[in-house]
Amino acid sequence: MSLQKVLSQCVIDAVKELYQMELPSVEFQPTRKDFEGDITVVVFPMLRFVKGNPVEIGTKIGEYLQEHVDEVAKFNVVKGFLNVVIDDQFYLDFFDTIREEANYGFAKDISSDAMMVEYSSPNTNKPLHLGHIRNNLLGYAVSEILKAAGKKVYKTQIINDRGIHICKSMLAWQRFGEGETPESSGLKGDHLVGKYYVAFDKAYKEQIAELVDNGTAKEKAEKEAPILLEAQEMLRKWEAGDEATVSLWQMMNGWVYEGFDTTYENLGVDFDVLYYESNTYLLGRDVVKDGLEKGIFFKKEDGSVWIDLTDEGLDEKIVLRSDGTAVYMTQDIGTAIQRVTDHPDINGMVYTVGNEQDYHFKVLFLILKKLGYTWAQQLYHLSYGMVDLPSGKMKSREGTVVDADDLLTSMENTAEELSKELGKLDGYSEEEKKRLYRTIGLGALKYYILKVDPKKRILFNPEESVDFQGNTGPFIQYTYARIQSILRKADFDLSIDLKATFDLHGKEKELLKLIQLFPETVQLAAENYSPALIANYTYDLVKEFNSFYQQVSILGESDGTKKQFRVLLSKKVGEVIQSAFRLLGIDVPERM
RNA sequence: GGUCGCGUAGCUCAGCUGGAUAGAGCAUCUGCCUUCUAAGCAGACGGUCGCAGGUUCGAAUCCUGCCGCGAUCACCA
Repeated sequence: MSLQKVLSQCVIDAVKELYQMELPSVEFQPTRKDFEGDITVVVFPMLRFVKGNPVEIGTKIGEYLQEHVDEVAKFNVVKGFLNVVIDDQFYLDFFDTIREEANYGFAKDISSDAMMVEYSSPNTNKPLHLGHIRNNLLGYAVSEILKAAGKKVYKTQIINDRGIHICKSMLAWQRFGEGETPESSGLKGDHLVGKYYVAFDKAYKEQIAELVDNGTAKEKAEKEAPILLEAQEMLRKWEAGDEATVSLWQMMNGWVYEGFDTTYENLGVDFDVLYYESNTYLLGRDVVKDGLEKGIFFKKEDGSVWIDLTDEGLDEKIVLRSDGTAVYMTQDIGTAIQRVTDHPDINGMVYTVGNEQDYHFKVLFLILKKLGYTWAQQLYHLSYGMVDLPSGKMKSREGTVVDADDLLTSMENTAEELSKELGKLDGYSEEEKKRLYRTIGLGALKYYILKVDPKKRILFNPEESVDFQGNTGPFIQYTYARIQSILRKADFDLSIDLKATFDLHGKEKELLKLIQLFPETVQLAAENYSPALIANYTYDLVKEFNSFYQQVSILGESDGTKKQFRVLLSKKVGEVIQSAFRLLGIDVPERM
């Protein structure tokens, strides 16, 4: 039983005995730094049941606790706050139970219910940019956190590999490419294709300008530019299965996938299942027809099919066009059902998609619920804010994007420069150094993005580099490396008996309290789908450790038992840092 | 205009299921490397928690209204 539960029951008993009242619950909070104590009972809420002076009530309860609970060493009362000091031995006992535990904080049993987490889901007509990076990091981290909390997780993405935008780069390549390939140009495949997407846009704009010069209205010109009509024709051919078009499509998509694979690998994310829109874009229509018969949808005079969500405070939404073809929503309905068919143990899904699609997912989830799928109770839109630049939104076509590959490289370069400046890597081979720069550079970027609440938008200024000091990934990595350095030197026996009574240093106690919080932090992060909670927890832990490290000598301690305990404690802190960072997809270095 | 989200120190962010004097980092300034890695530690400076009401013993946190920023409201994806 947890300490809080024991105390809670005991406070209830105390009030029953002292005031003959039955409290429904007891409110606790960690004791603030400025007061002595480890856990605080808030007396104010009791005043509704027990009339009297809060200080007096608090004191009475404190006396009762001290008498009845072994772990309560002493207490003090400030206003309506009963600060309880917990005995050192309680924390030592706690540490004793987890000192050998591998993967401390992670669930031991995996649930039979699975969650599917979708993230990334790029278009195959251009390279990934910083927005995708946020998406990927969030989706990957949330997947890892759910796993740590005991869920089975399928990581997936739906690759938007078809449509007019794909045809645009295909057409431009056909027109202007002169047979250029990734091999012939030395360009990464996704960048090569992206180049032609931009080329299309340029040619398109030129044609519009020309038409407008010749007296065509701008709107009309935008619809009738020959190159656009050709792209639309190409899409029709693709849909009809035209061999030449399909093979061009396959070749260019192949280039893109190769490029994406490299970026994903560099970023350290992966997927268990892939879905391609070219396979799923026709799904959903049958479901809509069924739903129409059941009266969930209705048909308008022109033959289009809609759902009425006005009861839910939304409006009417189309699910089938009047010509019977699917819209985006239809596909998403069909794809969701397909996924559960493919993986029958799925009992919920997480969609990592920007907040510009909040409305879409609200509607999608409602429709799936109305269709009566049990797993529809567990759908979550992991909605995140856009990554904007000081100049505003990133736009691929206008080249105002922060390219993912470029950014990763520049983070590594910064890490390299800083490392060289500090010059602590004597004895490392070039290869080891290279790997370390990557670890640090990636750590800085990932932490920078993940520590922010997902729903907030991020303003990224390329002029100001991502920090490597303070509340950053490298700071936490550095602390880990420091701990490893101690462990390398501590080549003595570590099998001490923690029952041997000794006084804890205040910093040691604080660290133990934080370590104790890790498991519930993992659960909380899973419940809230929030890697930021893990990041903030890790920062608190590391900050506390560095303060301990500065104030208390570890290897220099003369008392053998204490010295061994401090090494063990440091080791555990290192393990928690590593575990927490694993959830964020960040590696930790042995040295830096 | 309707709906949703955000607004906390000069900047970037915690805190938001109500609790003590609102916390960090960056920046600025002070100290600390003959002792376990100074990407560190200790400290100073810095706040009408967007504004105004309300609920409460108690509000950054909950409710209402307003202001600002963003998104969204297509037979686009």
